[in-house]
Amino acid sequence: MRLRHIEVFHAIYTTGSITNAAKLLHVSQPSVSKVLSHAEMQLGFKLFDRVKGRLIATHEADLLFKEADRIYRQINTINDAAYNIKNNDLGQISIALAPAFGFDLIPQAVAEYRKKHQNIIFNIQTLHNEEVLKHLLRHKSEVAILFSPDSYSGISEINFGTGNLVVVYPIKLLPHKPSKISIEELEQYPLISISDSGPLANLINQEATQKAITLRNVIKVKTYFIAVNLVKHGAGVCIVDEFTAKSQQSDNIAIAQLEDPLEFSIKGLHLENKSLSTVTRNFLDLFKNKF
Amino acid sequence: MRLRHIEVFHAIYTTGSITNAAKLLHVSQPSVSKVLSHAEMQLGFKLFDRVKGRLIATHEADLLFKEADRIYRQINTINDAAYNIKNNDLGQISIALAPAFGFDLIPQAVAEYRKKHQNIIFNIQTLHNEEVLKHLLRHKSEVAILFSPDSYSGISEINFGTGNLVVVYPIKLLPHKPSKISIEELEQYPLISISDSGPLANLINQEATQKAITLRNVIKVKTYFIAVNLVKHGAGVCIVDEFTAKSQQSDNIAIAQLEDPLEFSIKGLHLENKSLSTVTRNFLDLFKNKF
DNA sequence: ATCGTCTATAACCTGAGGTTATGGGGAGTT
DNA sequence: AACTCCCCATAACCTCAGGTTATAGACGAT
Repeated sequence: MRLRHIEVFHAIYTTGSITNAAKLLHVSQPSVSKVLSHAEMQLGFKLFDRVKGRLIATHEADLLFKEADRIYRQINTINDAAYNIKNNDLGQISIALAPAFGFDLIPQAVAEYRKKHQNIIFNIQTLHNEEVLKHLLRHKSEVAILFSPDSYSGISEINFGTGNLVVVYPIKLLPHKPSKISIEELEQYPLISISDSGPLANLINQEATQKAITLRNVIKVKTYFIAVNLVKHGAGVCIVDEFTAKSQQSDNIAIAQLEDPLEFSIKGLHLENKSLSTVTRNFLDLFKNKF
Repeated sequence: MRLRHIEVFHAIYTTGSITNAAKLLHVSQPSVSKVLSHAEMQLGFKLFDRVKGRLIATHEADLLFKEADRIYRQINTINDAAYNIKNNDLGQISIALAPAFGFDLIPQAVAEYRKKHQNIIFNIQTLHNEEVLKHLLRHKSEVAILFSPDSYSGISEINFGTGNLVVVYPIKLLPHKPSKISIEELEQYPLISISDSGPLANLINQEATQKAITLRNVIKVKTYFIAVNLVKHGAGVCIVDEFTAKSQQSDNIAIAQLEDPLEFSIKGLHLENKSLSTVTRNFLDLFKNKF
């Protein structure tokens, strides 16, 4: 039984006549008549009795109708689904991100996107650099947004823009509130360092090594905003990305640029074989425009 | 999205390649390729990315697949259903009948039919003459089997055969166990009559009127086998159809033919506009052969 | 009789979906 | 680098399901 058979059968059964079914389906009456004959021939039994020029459903038709009706409704759902998918009104965007993006950048972009596309579901979670590969390969997220990530084979990169490392310090410590600080100056202050490895930590370490500076790493943290909050409590100074710094501002700390800027990139990673869905691409375009 | 699109999409998605899908569907590879392109064109978005000559499902495809899979399974069920209907292996036979047929005739026929067609469900109930019209018009049963029913317009009749009225009497009352009794003899015995109206009652009343006989109707019952059971307990004699009589036989009663036989017909009634289903017709043919 | 309604049939057209043949790109092997 | 295998896309072609209009027959109602 072809889909057209089911459609036509359903239409005739519900409207009660071939003529009405033809109107409902917006085709000619002979067309419906012929499709019905063909369906009956193929099935091997009559669906309707022709009595006095009218159609009367057979018991076989009654039995089949139950099934046909279910299919008929599902056909409608798939076409609705297809329509919604095409119009970006259905779908899921699942992104993983470094915690730093979770304060302002992503929330702002998500809120903006959802104003336009209310049926899109977001799936957001934070992840650390070392988990990226595993995470993507297991399809836990479609895309991961990170600071200067390593390249992996089989994983594509999207460039969103760049950011700078900044120094966050307690105002008590530097009451003159400098807007620029050289990395050499930091030697004299206790430093809350943002973990041993990771792209941003490497950036700082490289700079220190190159300039033959020894930083006083008194506390090591893995999550950047914790470093800033430690500074708030006077535990020392820290070097973090500007986004984390800005999002955690308060009265007793201040932000200074580095004399010699340390720039990092912001990139999205996703599986090379699995291209991004249209909705996700649209969202990432919006996100990119924030830079 | 046409059914073929769904089938092809489903096959590609599950097998992972156009080539395998073509094998699965028993068509050529270019055919599948073309149907997929057509589906994507009509949908307005890609279902698979062609990366390095291979197909990778898009996120849109993932979303659609959930729906497609449900439809796909449904399509299979309707074709199974159609097959079973054609082979009389699916369906329902709903018959209403006078209680008299419920002892041997119908149970025997049903049991025999069900040996051959185990998936046919029977729906059997008894009904009284006056309810027939209402019953059929409300589609409560497909066919009603009755004694000498009236004709109604819009209702077709099927003739199964004939039966005779017989006299059931307690052996104590007539110890010589006559095998024939005239209706005149019955005047002397208390009679359990089988209701005022109804075809069989009319038959008896007409005979009595014609022969100017007054029967002693001491008990009136509506259900024939109750009359016979009253006879068993010595309450009198009764005139009932031969089928009820035979089915209720016991040691202390006997059956006698009437001197002048009173014959009635056994007919099936069904809606003229709604022809009988093949399964029901088959069953009724089997039933007819019992006479 | 006659009109309106419904179904079936005839004659015809179009395009979805099938075929075979062929070519190109990627991956693995020699 | 060349060879080979696998997979997909394209071209040229065919067929029939499913569409069209025109028409005729059957039935109910006026």
